[in-house]
Amino acid sequence: MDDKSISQAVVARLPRYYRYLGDLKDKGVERISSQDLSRMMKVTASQIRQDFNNFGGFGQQGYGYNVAYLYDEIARILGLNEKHNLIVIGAGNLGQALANYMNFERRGFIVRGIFDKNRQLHGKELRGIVIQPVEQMEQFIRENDVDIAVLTIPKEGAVKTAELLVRCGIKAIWNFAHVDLNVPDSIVVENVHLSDSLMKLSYGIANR
Amino acid sequence: MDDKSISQAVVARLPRYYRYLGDLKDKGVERISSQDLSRMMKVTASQIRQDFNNFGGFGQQGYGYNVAYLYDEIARILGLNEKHNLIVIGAGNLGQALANYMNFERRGFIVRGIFDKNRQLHGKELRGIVIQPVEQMEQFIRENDVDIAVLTIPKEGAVKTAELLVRCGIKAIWNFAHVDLNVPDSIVVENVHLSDSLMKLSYGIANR
DNA sequence: AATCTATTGACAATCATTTAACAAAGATGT
DNA sequence: ACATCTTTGTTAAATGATTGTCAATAGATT
Repeated sequence: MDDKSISQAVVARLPRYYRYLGDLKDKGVERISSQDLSRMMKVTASQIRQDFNNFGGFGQQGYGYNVAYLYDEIARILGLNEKHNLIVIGAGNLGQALANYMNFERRGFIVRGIFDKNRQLHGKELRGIVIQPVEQMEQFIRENDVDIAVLTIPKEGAVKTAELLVRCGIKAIWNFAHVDLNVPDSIVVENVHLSDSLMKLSYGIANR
Repeated sequence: MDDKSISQAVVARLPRYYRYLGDLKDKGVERISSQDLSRMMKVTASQIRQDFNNFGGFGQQGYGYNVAYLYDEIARILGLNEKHNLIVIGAGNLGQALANYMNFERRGFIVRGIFDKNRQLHGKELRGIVIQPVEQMEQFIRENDVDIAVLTIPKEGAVKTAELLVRCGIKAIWNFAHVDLNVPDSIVVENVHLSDSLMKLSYGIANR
């Protein structure tokens, strides 16, 4: 059903569709055609139909797509019906910001623990979650069914930490460290390289 | 010279090249062949050569690429030789984290101001920079030659704020709000949709 | 100095993605 | 109930990106 041959480009567009469909749903819109959606999102209607069809026929000729149904289907495709336990590794500015950000929890991503090697942070609480020493991380992952690790530590330790996480049986790493991790293909890695993003922006300014 | 017809895919790869070349340079490596780099980066040598050739012949047959030279060239292409003044709009967790993050300054991105509408934050200092009311933003942009705005506010206000920024003559927006901005094509927008990224990760777990 | 080796830059071939076109299916209006 | 309109799903065409190939060139070796 969810064929493995879905291209990355398509998957990368799904969250945006999901966002627009959520907005439509909130506005009480019941149905939407690929053409109307294409105007809103500034992509071609053809691409929208092609994208949705990768996962089966969600629409109906002469009618369009049912907003609520399509919204739920995309959630299901994205795996948002599942709950995930996650830990944040690195309680610096970014780590704390992410741990504090409640909205992820609404989508089923629940922060279970925060770890840092800096002793001065140990015991500090964020939303009731205590910052723990990294030494306790391994045991914590195994005991708390942790799927996802959010890696917000400096690049120096990131590769080794990722390897440790793999040994602990983590499924996915959300990597904010400025380095490429070296993990088996079976581990899902989603990189957020903020400095890369800023450089792209810089390129944009230089080459307008 | 820097042809406008460089594809987004190529530009998106440049920061990664830059990162690897920086590491090589730090290690004292003088030259590198596309083949060696291809093994390190796990991309094809052909792609590396093709990518670099978009910007002119940086290499030499039988020798490879000079690391220091190529590093500088990529920096120039990315516009990293230019300094940019930026402001952070929204002093929540993420805004404060970004404003505190020193590493961007090393690349010439200098935080000049932080703005928030929450009165309780006004006057608070981050690295010597005072959080100001958004009402003062417009004047501040004009008086301080601000190029880039980092938008870390909730999505509700983001579109309007972006439009205001355009009227103030901002060149680029680094957008962390979960919404698509509506600005002229001449304005550079680099989106960092963290929730989209997390959904992609979720898809990865669901469809391994 | 001549030969060999490494490696680029350019081009061609392949592969992937996007867009266009249209028949088929269903909704809508009379 | 019929005709008309809308809009999908699908196939084909066009465009774009990646990879493979190889002649040309420069460094390295003898």
